[in-house]
Amino acid sequence: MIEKTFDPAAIEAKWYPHWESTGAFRPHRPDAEPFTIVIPPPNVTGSLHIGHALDNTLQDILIRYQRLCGKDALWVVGTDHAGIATQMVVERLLDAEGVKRTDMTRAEFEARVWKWKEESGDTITRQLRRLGASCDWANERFTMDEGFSAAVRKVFVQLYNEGLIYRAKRLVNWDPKLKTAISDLEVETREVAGQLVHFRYPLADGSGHITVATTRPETMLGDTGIAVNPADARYTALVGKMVRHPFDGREFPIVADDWADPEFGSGAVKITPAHDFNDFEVGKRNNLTAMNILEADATIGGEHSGDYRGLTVTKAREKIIADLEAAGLLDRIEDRTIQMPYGDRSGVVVEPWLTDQWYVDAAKLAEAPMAAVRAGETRFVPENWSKTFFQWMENIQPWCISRQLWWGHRIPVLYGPMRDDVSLSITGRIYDLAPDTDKRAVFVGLDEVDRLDQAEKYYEGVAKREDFEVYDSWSDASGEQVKAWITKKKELSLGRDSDVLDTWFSSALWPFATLDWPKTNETLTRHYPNSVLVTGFDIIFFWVARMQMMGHHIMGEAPFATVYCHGLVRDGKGQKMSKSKGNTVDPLGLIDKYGADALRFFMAAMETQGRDIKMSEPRVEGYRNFATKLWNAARFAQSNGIGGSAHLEPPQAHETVNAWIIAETLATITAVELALADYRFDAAASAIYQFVWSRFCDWYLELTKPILAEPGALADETRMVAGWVLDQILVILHPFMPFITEELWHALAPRQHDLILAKWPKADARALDRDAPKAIDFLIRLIEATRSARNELNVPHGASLPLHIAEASPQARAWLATAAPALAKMARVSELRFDPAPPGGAAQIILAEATAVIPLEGVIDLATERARLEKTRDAAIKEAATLTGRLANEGFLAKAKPEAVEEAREKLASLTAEAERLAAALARLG
RNA sequence: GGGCGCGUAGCUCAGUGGUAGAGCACUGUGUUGACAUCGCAGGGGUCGCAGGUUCGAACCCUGCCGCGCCCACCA
Repeated sequence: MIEKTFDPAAIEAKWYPHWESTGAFRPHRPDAEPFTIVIPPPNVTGSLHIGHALDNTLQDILIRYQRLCGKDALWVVGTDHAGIATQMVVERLLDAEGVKRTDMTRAEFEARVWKWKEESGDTITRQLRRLGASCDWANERFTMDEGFSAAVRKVFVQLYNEGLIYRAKRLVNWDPKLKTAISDLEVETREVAGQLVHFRYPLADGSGHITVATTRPETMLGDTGIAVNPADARYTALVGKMVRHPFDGREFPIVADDWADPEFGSGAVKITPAHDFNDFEVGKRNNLTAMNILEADATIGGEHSGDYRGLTVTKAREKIIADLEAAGLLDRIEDRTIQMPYGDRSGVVVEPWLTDQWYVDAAKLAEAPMAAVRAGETRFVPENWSKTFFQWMENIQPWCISRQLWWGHRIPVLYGPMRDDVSLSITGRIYDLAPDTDKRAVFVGLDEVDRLDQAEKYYEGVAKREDFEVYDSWSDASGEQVKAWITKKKELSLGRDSDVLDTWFSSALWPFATLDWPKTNETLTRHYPNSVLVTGFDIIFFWVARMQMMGHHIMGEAPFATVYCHGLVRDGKGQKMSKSKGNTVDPLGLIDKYGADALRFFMAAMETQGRDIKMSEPRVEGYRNFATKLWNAARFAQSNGIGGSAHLEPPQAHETVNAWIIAETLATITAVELALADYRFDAAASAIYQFVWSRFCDWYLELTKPILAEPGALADETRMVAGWVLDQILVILHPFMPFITEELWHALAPRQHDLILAKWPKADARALDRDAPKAIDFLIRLIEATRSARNELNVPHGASLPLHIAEASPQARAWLATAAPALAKMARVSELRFDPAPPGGAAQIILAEATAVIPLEGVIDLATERARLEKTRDAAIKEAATLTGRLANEGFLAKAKPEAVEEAREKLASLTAEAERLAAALARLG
């Protein structure tokens, strides 16, 4: 027996472990068409937030749907090591213990992170299970597991050998809190209140001053030039002259460069090549030196820091301004809003800083993905996201992939000194660092042995293999060993690159590295390319585009055919959710309260393309109510001997109402299929919701109650049909609400298999009874009109009254022939009579096809009834008038689609009939 | 500065060329044995504004107003 109350928690706890342990998430279907989704790997540090709930619900709907359709459905799952995020989390834990990362060796720290991962890394995967995500857990991956790491190294080596990865000394975005370079994408520009400081540089020859303006006065310590526009007549005479730095006496030139905007400030701009991206370019063009004045923590440092050494940027700025003023060089200060770069993780001001970093030639790798999107081989849904994609890809900058962190994929590179006497002819290549850096030999290898082999060959006769091995692990060691090794390092200067790769470098390989690449096995060939990627639009640049680059380049094919981008889940007011604002909603709390099915259905129903989702708890509650409704319908079915259906095909139906619900069911199945084919999750959810509640429960179950009450062939047929319909509901609803549907599937009948592995229904199963929909539609309209009349005329709710069919078309008469029991049940009709009502006051129910009358002599308020009929009549007349007008319009008749004209004619005829009946009814009222 | 999107019932949103829809909220009503996490009935919108195209516009085009997001080196 189905329990009286629907308890989501109980059935969730029951079915998920059952599915997982029976291998239902990954049925063995070697002959079926593959369908593949790779999960956007959540950060291993993470816990399930509302965005995950959306993203993974959508993926699970697609996977469960395709699995029901018989595909070899694979949902690859795993987590991302999330370099910066994880390192920050573990550092925070250490901090609580009073330990700093730098108190430990790198190896100790890495061990600590791994330990943390073992202990807490499965939080999010447990939470995904609570959502009902039917991932292939048996093959769960981690971006730093052994196979994945090998894949990362292999890609690095390949790209390096192709010249698509290189090292360069450039300005990078330096995060002084995390003390690492970050990529352009990890920088967010914020508008802050700032100042524009105008001050004067004295000319070296004492002939005057030149005024410059800057929002970063402290960078004047690193100024090595002043630029003016070559077309700016005011400064022509000054170009080539030198200015003297007021604090350290250095002299540097005034140069002509187009970058200087004559309209801005004084038209002269100070140039700090080492701390500003524009100035760096200006400096290169004009041979200005780049002078570093910052330390890694963004305090002032370097040779020319003078009295400012050790000051923070803010303090240095204050002191510089004061000192300029004291020297009489300060011109003026204006307040203004300025754009400042901030690190998206650390939240501190990012400083442009000159360092050696590794880069990927992104522009080159972007070509193939762009071509694929242009050719339609890769499709964004909704389509407009391809514009965002192109906008970025067409202007893409080199991707800085090295990070000065301890947690991540170590860059697979060993450095050593160049040998003048040996030319390098092995895999490792020599490269030239920037001119001010020493040349070094670089050994890039798939693994340590590979790199050491290269080094051993290169240094043949100079050093022994054992030395290399020691040096390779140099930065992992501590204490006494270090001392010993440092000595040897001096002898050979062989060292391992201490940086790690950007986390997104490894996640870019996710679509194939999770499928065991570089091994080529059946899993890889069957499931690459993936079918569809489901993700938030906010990581199109970070992740989607990079997967496309790597997929095309490494695998020679786009990683997925379709990219479905969903919106963000916002709070009820439309604000972006964030921990700092305190407006986050915990999906697990919602699951506890309303069940996973309700939360999932909410996500699907609200997922309209191209729009963010506003969180609405009442709505989640509403979908819990929907689940309860279905639960109760199933209980009703069960108590009436309605069980499951043995067949996929609908049963034979003689009874009109049965034929009708079969047609409605098939129409709904088709609607769901079409919606899902277009990724219209909202339309699919809405089609099922409307069908279950407004068609099946409100009408079919009610209309068939009288039939079920009379034992016989019709009751048997109805039980068959109801059982079949209910089964189809469970199947098509299963992707959206997996738990309740699986529970009811088993509760309603003994089954050969679980619902998760059932077969999706066929919507085009057979020819349908075309008249049934019209008949039931008429019956529904009659019942609604009768109820409405009774309500508006304040007929006591319990009163059972006769209904006279005073006039009716032959068809309507036929439809009504067997309708008496339904009318009795649903409209409180005591007796259905095909005759005029006896004279006297009565409620008149008017449809286009019939006039029905409820005698209400002595009860009815004639004025109310007249008003009611007049209102309906006026509406009909008004609408008929517009239709008449349209049909009188020659343009409409000549140019409109024939169907539209025909439809208008039919409607007008129907409305005219109704209006006439209403007029007659009013005449009878007197 | 460039790009994208949104503005439809009190709220949250569908509808993308042929008489305006859903859920919630609201009003009235109902314990007829599936369901009060419910049933029945009802009120409520000049579809941001102004032009244009069209036989016909919430829907297509143009402009404007308001809101949001992304990208971008004006010191």
